[in-house]
Amino acid sequence: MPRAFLVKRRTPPPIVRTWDELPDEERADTYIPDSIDCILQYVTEDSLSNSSSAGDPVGDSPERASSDSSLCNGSITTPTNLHQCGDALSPEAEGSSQENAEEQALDLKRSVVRSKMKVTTGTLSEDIYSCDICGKGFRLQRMLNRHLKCHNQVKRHLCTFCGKGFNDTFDLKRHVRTHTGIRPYKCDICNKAFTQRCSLESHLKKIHGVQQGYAYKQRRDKLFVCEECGYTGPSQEDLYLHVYNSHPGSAFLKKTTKKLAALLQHKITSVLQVSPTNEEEIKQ
DNA sequence: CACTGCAGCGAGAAGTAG
DNA sequence: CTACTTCTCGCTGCAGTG
Repeated sequence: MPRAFLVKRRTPPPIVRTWDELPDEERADTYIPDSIDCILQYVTEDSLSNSSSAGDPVGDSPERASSDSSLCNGSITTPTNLHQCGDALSPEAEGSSQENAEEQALDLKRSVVRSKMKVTTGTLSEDIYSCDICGKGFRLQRMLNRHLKCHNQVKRHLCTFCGKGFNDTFDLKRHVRTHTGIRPYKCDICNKAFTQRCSLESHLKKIHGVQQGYAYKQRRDKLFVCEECGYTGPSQEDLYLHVYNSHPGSAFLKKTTKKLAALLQHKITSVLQVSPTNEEEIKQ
């Protein structure tokens, strides 16, 4: 989508998301700041004076998040539980010993960074890789490795808009959409748009009574989203061509896999063979 | 209270290194 | 080819809002 279609706001307050004023059907077309310098400046100044305010993105920094007080939410899994039985705690079991669970939860507060953890149902195999910090067990080592990142106080992926850190690239990408206002998931019925698919599906179910025909955990059709303008395409190829044409300077083009890049390069070249001068531009 | 926004995390898919 | 890493997804639950 050409930038000419984007709605640019005059001096938008960087942290306060003003795109809320936009109708949902236009949210994907929200202006994306060309420079984030003003935002970073705002964040720095604001964080110094107002870091404790609720909802303040900087106040919700990784350090703070790591000591999140929402440690007890009823779904806590204690190391003891995990070690004693490989199976998940049933809701009934949790309910029958609520006092005990609360005590355990308090103990856990001291040792576990974050407790919003659930126990995977099903029987665990003999080879369990357990987390030294919280005792959670995993069937695969890579799952443990992945899990260990959540105990790391240093978040690898920082939001350039607010500085908040994430362990996961996708979590960051998803978070950034709250700043850019890009909402790729649109309701076909009322045009309301959402940043996350689950929000759309929840909306469809509750508002329109539309039940998704997917099984539990079944993967949906992948939606390829241009994080520059909110354009969505049915394939990676489609998205690549969009970015190539509309956002030539995008980092997305550099991150594209060699395989796809080669494939698309061939396509673009063959399409543009009519004009050899353009081919030279592509090679650059 | 219903609905939406947001984020943590388990897990599978895809990519990459050796 | 295998092991490892990165990317991406869906599920879940809490917080905010009207």
